[in-house]
Amino acid sequence: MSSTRRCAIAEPATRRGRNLVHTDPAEVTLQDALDALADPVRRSILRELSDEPDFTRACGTFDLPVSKATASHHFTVLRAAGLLEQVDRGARRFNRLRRAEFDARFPGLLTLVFAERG
Amino acid sequence: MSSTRRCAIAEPATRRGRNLVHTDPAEVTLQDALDALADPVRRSILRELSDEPDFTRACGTFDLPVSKATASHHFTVLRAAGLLEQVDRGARRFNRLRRAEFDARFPGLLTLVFAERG
DNA sequence: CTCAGTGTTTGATCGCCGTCATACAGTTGC
DNA sequence: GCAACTGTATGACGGCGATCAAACACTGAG
Repeated sequence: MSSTRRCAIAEPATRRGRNLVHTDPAEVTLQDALDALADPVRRSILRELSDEPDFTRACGTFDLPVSKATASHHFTVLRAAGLLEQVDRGARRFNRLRRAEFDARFPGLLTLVFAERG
Repeated sequence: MSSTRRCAIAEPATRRGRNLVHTDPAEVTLQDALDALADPVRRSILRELSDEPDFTRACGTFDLPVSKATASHHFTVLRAAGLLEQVDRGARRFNRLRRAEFDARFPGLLTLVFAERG
């Protein structure tokens, strides 16, 4: 029944992927959205992600001014806020910006982030 | 030259009013805007203010779940973020939501705050 | 199986921000 | 002037979040 599935989130292919919990943007509160976007590192991730096709950027390919532990934390926050969909492919975790879904919930908000001179 | 002034901010009428510094919303960074809006008490102030005419609500007329010192701090933050214009009338400080100016700088952001079920 | 690569988890530290009580500064009315 | 009211400034406190190093978990390649 994988061929007729309705869920928008991809199947977990690896063992690690089964622990990957996604949040429906429709159920994200404004508080959580603002908290997620209030961090400059997280906004830079979103901006960088907006330039490229879906699932082409693994977490490790962002050069961020923080340790990899901190970066991992930021990705978790973004995913919990409904901003990111992540899939594991091999040892890497690839990201997709949930632009349409998030924009449907908070119109205009992502646009402001992308417009920021980063 | 008070009759032909170009500044949108009212003249300070009282001694206290002269210390009132306003920030041009056009010069507010997204970081500052998000920081200002990330606090639920501040958002409730903005929401309450959006329901009423300009300069009809003094700071003390908001019933907030914090002390008056903390409330005063929140009004300062909102003013510094270009969200509020304040004028002193007597012992009271009246507020105006800078809706148009702020919306010109960050389109859609205030709308999200007003739409929040508070 | 081992190894190198990728990302998470854990535990700790640090700084910032929201909070308050108190004291202070202006303003109005008596 | 004095008292009552409104809002600010000060200083202290507490908690939360960003940060890191180190250890751990998982994966694909050899």
